[in-house]
Amino acid sequence: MEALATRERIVAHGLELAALDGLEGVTIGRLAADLELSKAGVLGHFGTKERLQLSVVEAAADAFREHVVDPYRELPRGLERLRAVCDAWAEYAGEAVGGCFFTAAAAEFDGRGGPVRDKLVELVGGWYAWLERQVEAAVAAGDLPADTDPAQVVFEVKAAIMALSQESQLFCDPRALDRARRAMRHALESCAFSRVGRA
Amino acid sequence: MEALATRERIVAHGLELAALDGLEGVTIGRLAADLELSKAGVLGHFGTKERLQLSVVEAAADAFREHVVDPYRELPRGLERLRAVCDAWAEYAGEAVGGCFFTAAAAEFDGRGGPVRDKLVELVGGWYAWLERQVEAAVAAGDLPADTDPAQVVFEVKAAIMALSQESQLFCDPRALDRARRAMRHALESCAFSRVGRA
DNA sequence: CCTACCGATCGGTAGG
DNA sequence: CCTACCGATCGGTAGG
Repeated sequence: MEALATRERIVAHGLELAALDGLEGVTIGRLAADLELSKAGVLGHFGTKERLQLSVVEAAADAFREHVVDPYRELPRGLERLRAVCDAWAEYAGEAVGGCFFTAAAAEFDGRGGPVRDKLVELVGGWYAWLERQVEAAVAAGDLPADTDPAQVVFEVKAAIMALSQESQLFCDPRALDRARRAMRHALESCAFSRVGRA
Repeated sequence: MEALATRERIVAHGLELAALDGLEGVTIGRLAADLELSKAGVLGHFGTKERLQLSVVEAAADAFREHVVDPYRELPRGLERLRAVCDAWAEYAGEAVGGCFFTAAAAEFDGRGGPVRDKLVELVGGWYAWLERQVEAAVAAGDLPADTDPAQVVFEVKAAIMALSQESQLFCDPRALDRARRAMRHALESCAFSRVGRA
């Protein structure tokens, strides 16, 4: 079981390297040097760099679910859970070293083809689809008005997360988290209020 | 003057490479091969890769201004010009190969130090500051309510652009441009309407 | 602008 | 898991 532990050390450190320099910065030689392994020792656990990258992406997805989704699984579907998840998402994206892993990885791979890009499309797309179902549930529950456009709400929520990631990483602006929360509230509540004629 | 023309060919092709593979993908060997020059012939115009990257970033800024800012210089400051510029920005970010150059470059360099990152901070930060002054002018002109938070409006507008860039690049979704336009309108108008108690 | 070269690092393989 | 190696490519330099 030593082997499994080593594999996990490699993936964990790969996540750290990816946060700083992107998924292409997760090189075999660097992992080997940092973890005091040989390059063959690193590569043996994955076969190719591509499969190593896929493992890192999956580990990022696990961490994301653990922080953003799992804590709120017991809440009933609807606006309350949606708000809780969005707040957790913003906090996670704002505090994580290197910002939101998937925002960065998507930008890095969106001009390419291949399995890593496909995996990112699947995970990120699946997450947006899940969020859209939460918005639909909130509409069905009467928490949001019937003419709400769920895809538009999700678009604006994820937009806020991306801007938060840039603001906190590029400008190191501590007000970014608050701005993102307001933008998300804006996206969720403007439908529920302005459209039905309340101020 | 042959030398200047060659330099411009290099920078122009560097912009194309950056659109696909990021600024680190703009390598000297690739430029030399594609343009049928020697590596020394490429590097001689810039001295170092870093200065080559800076030249590419500046060329991207020139192209941005040309498409998004210059056409609307004659419009009076205020909501009308702000809307025109935001629409042009969205169109440019949505149609450009590789999406918005600065969204991608900012994500690529936000975890590093050095002159390229500094240049990006300066250009992107300067652009946001300019936008903020346009929002302030719109408030001063009475086009937006007095309690508008200009920084929040700019945050939500840039968020829409970033989401547009991801949606069109990663998911190739043709509805992204429309969603971004709606999100930007949302950011600009919700201040002007819901906050002052109109529906 | 060129040829010819440098050391470093890349992903990956052979063989144990 | 290791050593020892492969060809390719990286940024960059010397000298012309």
